[in-house]
Amino acid sequence: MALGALHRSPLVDQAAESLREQIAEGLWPVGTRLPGETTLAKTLGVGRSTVREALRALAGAGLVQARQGAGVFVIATSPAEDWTSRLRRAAVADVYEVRMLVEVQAARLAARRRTPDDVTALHAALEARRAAARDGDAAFVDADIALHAAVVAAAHNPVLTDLFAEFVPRLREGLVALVDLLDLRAGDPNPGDHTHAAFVDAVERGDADGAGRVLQEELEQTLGRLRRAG
Amino acid sequence: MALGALHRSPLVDQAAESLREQIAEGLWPVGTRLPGETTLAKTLGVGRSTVREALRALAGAGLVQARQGAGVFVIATSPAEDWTSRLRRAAVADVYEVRMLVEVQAARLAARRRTPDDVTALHAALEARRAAARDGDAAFVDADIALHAAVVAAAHNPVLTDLFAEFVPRLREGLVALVDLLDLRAGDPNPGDHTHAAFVDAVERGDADGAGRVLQEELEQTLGRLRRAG
DNA sequence: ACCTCTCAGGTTGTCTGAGGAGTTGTCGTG
DNA sequence: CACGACAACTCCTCAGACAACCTGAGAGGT
Repeated sequence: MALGALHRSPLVDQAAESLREQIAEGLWPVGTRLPGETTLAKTLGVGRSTVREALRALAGAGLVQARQGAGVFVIATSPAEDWTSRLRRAAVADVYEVRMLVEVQAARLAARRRTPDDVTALHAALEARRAAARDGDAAFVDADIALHAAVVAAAHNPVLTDLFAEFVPRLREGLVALVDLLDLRAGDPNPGDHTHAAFVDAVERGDADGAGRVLQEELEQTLGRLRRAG
Repeated sequence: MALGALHRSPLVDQAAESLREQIAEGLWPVGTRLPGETTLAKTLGVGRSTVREALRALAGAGLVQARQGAGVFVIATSPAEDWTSRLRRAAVADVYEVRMLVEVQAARLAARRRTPDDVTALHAALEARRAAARDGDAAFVDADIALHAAVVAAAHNPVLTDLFAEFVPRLREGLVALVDLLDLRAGDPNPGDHTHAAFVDAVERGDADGAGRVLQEELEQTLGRLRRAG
């Protein structure tokens, strides 16, 4: 359960996830036949067509293979999936927590390594975030993420930059839903402006501890909201 | 559509393949909505259930995403590229640095969240690392990584655990090469035993700051060696 | 003119029932 | 023992019905 976190997940996804876990746990090793559709339907407590669609999803992911007349066979226990779709399945709060861990440390690095160009880019991103205060939630979230991406870029580690980029789609999705759900911008259309400015300032001064602290406080607040919303 | 022509493969697979090709050709760019299931059923000449299963297969592969009441949306035109292969192209020092950032924060989380089972696993991993001191470099590196993986697992965040697992192959490769190159185990076959023990102890005591500090010092030392060796 | 609310139409989600097509193991016969 | 018929399973496909949900247009009030 708790698949979508912010929205109820369809039975098909729950069934697919349940089967995926049981396969990952080794309940049905590679090469073995899964129970029949009608059996699985009774076991999982859903209709037969739902089971079929769940099995199709697993087949699309390369986990199982159906042979007409014979049955459905396990062809891989490890998802062998790409990281982006793994993130899509994970709870938003878990993704956000990891993002927080990564970015807080990235900010400390950025405070030590930022170049004059980085500082210029940071100020531009901060201004863009302010300008986006007039726009819709999605545009504001985009501007916010762009600022954080600029910080990560200032750490000058290509692996770190790519890693953060992987998180962006899922983060964007979750944050837009959160802002909309809690109506975060009802009172202030530009929430967090002060902390973000202080944060950019700390990076510019080369204050690693300060930048990490301010960012952690800011992100932990949002993480708490995500946890309560989920 | 010439779907009925070759009846070798099931209709579902043919329909999924047909849709996959049209998506790859750019007929429906990323973000656009696919025609409705009933429409697709008529154009493809199959029943609605068949279309649904074909769409599920594409969803399992991460190409489309269905939203109840709204439609089925394209989220990728081709299966996303592999993150592991990207890590393989990156410099070992960059990968190791990111690993350090992630794991230091993971250790702080672990100190707050570790269960009695986690503590047991940590002690077992520490003992296994000591036992591996008698073995070859590769086996010792494996035991070392296993201990660090146990710490990350104690943070109880599935995304974090998976993320660390992504790093393991590249880390292992780089560390084995480093140990061999610098002959790190020439004097002491069990280097870092004292710091690792202190580190496990800090996690057990719930000392987040201490665990983070000890781990960071340990990892930074190796990172420095990697930078000089590279 | 603007905003809010309601509602109808369209969309995916889920279940049921029915029959078709293929595979596999059993059993009787030679 | 060899072999063919057969029954019992399996997945495949379709049709229909209803529920849950989203979206945009229009009514109504401010």
